[in-house]
Amino acid sequence: MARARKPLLVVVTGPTASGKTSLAIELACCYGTEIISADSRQIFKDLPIGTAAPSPEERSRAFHHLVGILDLDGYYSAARFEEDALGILNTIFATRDIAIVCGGSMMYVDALTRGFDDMPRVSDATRNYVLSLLETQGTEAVLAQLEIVDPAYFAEVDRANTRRVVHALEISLEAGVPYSTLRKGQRRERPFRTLKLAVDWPREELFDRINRRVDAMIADGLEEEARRAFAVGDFNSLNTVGYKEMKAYFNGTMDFDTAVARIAKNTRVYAKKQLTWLRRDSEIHWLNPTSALAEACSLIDRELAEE
RNA sequence: GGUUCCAUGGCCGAGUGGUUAGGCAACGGUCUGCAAAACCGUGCACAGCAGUUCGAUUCUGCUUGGAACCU
Repeated sequence: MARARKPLLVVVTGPTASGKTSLAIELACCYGTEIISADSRQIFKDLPIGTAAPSPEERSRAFHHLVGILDLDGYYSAARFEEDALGILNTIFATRDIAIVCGGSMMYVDALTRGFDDMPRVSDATRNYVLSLLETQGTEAVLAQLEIVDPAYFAEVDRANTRRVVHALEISLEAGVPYSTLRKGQRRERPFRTLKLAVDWPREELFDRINRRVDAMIADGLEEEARRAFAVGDFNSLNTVGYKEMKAYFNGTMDFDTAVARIAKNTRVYAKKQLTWLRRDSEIHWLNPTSALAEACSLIDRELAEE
């Protein structure tokens, strides 16, 4: 009895359009707690339609953290999410023994539940140096330098994936030690237990839900939302399904109907990538769509009952 | 009835007498600071039949199915 039971973090995840938001809200209401969004796009302001962010009504039913708090040109990352979410959880767990994370940004979920290794924040100077190296001398030059600085990682990276190569070089230069030596990949000890849930839709049905949701987004004014967003600037936050297709339409490189069809298609592709990620996560409890809430509650109750 | 043209994998779309077009979709995968990102892997398709040829998706003929035009 000396050891207090750890609080419980319920992670409501799953592919896009699988009903995470409503399930999370039901659970938050049932258990009287708050929701932390693990969604790399809902965190931005001014994108509620295209990111299917919780509506004001939904947000009045359960408090949502990390939704609509960042300007479109703001920088965010999985590491920041880890930090922010841990801080918020600390507050929630001060008065409750259960909290909910809801979102389909899988790397965010992993960052929070498993933890990232400590790495230096890349300075502007380093970032600009690597960027200019890439722009003036190409990927080859970046690879060549990575090979010198971190031969071990050079040997294992996907060299075609410029983004990761650049990142590895940035970190190595910033830290003064090879990136690979910082990548321990060790799971962090957390002050809470984790229960991961996802609704297991047959793919056909999921795709159907996606198609219908895209139509609804268009009806709700996605075009205008996108127009306003791009008027502010073309930021990474808008390199997102729903917005990049609208951009092509605005540019005149794609007609409206094609753009809409592409949004649906790319959303399906996105859902598949999420499923690929989810498939290898053995901790996930897959819920039957017709009884998801009841199954979730019974899993949670069981967890809460355990010492 | 006649003349001409076309016929490529789910779709689009190049091409060649003998090595893989490519794109999109589909399916599978990678994933430790932009992740709704970025990247990787998987399809021996050439309408059917016969012929020419060492060899035909590529040449010839016929058949079938389209398209256009003419009487």
